[in-house]
Amino acid sequence: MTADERQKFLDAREEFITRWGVMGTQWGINRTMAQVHALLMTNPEAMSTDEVMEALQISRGNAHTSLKELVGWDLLRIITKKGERKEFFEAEKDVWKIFQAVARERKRREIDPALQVLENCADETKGLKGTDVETFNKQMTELAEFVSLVSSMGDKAANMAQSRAMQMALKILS
Amino acid sequence: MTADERQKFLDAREEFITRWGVMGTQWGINRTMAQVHALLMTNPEAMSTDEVMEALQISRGNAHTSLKELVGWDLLRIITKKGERKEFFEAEKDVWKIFQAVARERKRREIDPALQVLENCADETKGLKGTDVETFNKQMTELAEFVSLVSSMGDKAANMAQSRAMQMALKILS
DNA sequence: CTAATCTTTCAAAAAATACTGAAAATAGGC
DNA sequence: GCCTATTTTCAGTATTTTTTGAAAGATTAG
Repeated sequence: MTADERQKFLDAREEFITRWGVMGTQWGINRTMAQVHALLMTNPEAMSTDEVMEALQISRGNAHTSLKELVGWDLLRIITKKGERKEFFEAEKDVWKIFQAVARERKRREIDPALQVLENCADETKGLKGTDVETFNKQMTELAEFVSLVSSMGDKAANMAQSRAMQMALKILS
Repeated sequence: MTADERQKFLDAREEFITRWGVMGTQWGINRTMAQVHALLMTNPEAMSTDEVMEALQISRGNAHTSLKELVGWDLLRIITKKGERKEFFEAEKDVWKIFQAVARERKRREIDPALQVLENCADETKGLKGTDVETFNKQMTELAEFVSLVSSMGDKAANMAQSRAMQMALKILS
């Protein structure tokens, strides 16, 4: 690989890290966390907190928080190397497993609480008379049913062992 | 309906609007916009800008921006009443259509640009040698393929005419 | 136990985002 | 044309979120 080719790679990787960060914010994920994820996902080796700080030019606190959060999402694993005292972080690279981890976490944090609100609102206004109450109750009921259906489809999809199974599903759907 | 029952309804509706707003921020949507959506989705009549301002206690500028943005997402329609000069806004209430609108918009704004970045990054580093470049290229390629697959599944799902079709799909998947 | 290394926390600062309100622009009626 | 009702914009302000960096807390080795 020529120096020129290497530069192309470094540029592409930096572009990816930057863009992944911006995307993260659009999906309600913090920019740094997304960048740390992008960095580790494209690194052949596990990295230490200090290496991440250096690579992304961020503070220790910020690096620490993002790394631990990603471990909590099951997107990173903690590795200890023999003879080394510090922790190293290694990213899950299998795209299917990444998808599963993200889906699991979003369901737990967002879908499930939303469903509770919807079901509760539907319940509180069940059987009451009046145009506005009925509009409200109908909407809550339908949203609850729909979210529940989508959520359960998500579960099924996430439990497929292989991304290949999804290609099959795609075929069925078309 | 007793005064007590009516209060229960008003409380439930307010709870829904508040919670939908918080949920919105978690999904990368602005709180006010989500609240305006919640308000109109549960209102039997179309509402004017002033009515929305009054109901949510927000400024004209804020109300205006949120309403127009929601129109851009196809989640609200503009209505004009005869004899009235101002615009009224009416929400799409069909949950399936709401889902389609959101999916369409997110795909356009987030998935498609992401896919471009991934494909471009994969392209720029195709065929280069070295552990790190190869790790990077492999990851970009796999992510691009995966995102493309999911996106295409989303398309198919969104094009189903009825939510009933999804229940069928769910059955197939289980 | 002590010292060295590494991890975690968190108050304060910085940055990003959202909101207000008033002024400017637009559209309708006469 | 002018007047009025309504919509749109946007600079300034307020709020929320993120980041820093230093101090406190752990953990391991000797």
